[in-house]
Amino acid sequence: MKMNISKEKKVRVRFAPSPTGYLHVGGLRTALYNYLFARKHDGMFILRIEDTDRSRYVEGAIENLIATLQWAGLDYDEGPIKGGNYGPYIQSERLDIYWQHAEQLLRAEKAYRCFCTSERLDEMRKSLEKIKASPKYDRACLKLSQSEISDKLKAGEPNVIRMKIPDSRLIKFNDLIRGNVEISSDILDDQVLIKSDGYPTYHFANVVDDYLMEVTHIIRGEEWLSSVPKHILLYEYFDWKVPELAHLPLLLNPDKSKLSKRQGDVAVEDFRTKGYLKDALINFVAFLGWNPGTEQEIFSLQELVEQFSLESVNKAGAVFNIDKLKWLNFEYLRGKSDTEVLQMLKEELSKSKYYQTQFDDKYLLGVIEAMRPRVNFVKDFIENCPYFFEPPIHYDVDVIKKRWKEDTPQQLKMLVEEFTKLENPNKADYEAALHKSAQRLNIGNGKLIHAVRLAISGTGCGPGLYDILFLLGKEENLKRIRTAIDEIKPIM
RNA sequence: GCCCCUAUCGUCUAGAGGCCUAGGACACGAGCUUUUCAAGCUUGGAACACGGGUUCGAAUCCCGUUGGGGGCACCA
Repeated sequence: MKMNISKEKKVRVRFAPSPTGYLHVGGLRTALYNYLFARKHDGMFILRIEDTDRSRYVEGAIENLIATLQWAGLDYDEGPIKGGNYGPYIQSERLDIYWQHAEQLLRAEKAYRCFCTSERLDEMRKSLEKIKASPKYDRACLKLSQSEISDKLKAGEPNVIRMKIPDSRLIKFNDLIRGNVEISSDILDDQVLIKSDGYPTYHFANVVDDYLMEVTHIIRGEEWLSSVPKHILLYEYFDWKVPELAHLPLLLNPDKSKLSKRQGDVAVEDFRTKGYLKDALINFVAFLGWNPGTEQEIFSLQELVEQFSLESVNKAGAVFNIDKLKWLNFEYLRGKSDTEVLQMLKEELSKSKYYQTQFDDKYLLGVIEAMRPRVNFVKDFIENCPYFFEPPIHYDVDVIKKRWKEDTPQQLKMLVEEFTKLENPNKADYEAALHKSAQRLNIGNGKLIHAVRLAISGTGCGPGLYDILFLLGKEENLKRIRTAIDEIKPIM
């Protein structure tokens, strides 16, 4: 009787980016799903750097990647810098390991040396394309004799190591998201395992590392789905167990092509600098291809951990819909306390052109209170209402046309008189003074309200007028109104 | 060209044969509120790609078509 006593193995997953410059939002989602899965199952989340393409290496990319992951709150358990029992976690530091395994395959005749030049390969593919055949390697070097090989090796001829792909094998596997998939080995090329520069290809390094690092679940993008058969064959050649597989749906541009830089921001850093909150980005990206099946939209990272399951990940690609991200950012910003927003605003101010100006906390808190429903981003506090930080530089032409008439300056002079009489006015005092002026002028309140708004803010929109007046303070108000009276000329 | 994956409102999605007159969110329209702009509240329009089966019954299962995406490198 077969006993099923094998204890459930501890979950180990990895995020394995290549350091080509920045973290792509698609990468962020892959990392997130791995992270959620690991945390949910009390497993380990590994960061592995796949830097086997030396031509694409970008200086500082690894540090950048780690910093971005950290910003997003996706801390890893094992990986570069942090270390772990399965290191090194940077593939370029594991070359001897790959070679050891490549030689093992060579000895077992599961792989062979190939001396073909890239020129020959190009030509071969072109001619195959002409007759509309699959552009597969013709295995010319498989026919090389042992002595031919050693001669070429001795002569120092550049070469690669290719894996042998068996003929007509139907390779079946189960994907946690996609179910059963079958692919014939006939369409597979004799994949290069070790490149002529001695570095492994993705396919080889990936399989070797996932085994050695005891990865239990491979969670990655759908672009890898069609190379799974190659990997399965490699696992077979080594007599290793294939990890569980989960291929995530792709993130798409609005035109449904694979999400790309051309059509907008894709780097996590871009979103960060644009002022998106990490919680909003994480929440948003989590919902691209997954949702809990309830009507809840706002999820903390912890809630995501609790709710997440690979089984409920969608199969079809998801369009990256920036509008919803903005809305989420608004929601998250609204969820922050005044003191939290104050800190963020102060930081933003220190980076703005007002970095030399001192604003006291009480004042800024007032601005925050007034502007909260009107901003999606912290920097909107500055960009949408610069009049809280400096007098209007110019006055909105459309508003002048609509709200500033011939008799407006005269009317405002009356208002200035009323305002001047006020002592330590609060909002209601301003309101009362304005009403009184309007009454004495025998005009509607609106006339004055709109004109004053223009005079003190330069625009026609924003928080309630009395809120602005109160925040700015009497002296500033009077100064601005007087300036406006002198400067604004009605437009007919 | 070949192979693989995929298909519900414009977008993200709920839906595991009867709970579907297809639900929610974003976006959009209207109204309320209002000194403006927002926010908020109310409300409206908006989808099961198509064709065959299976079944008493199909958005849900099967087959095909069409559309979309991905892959086919000494890139990952």
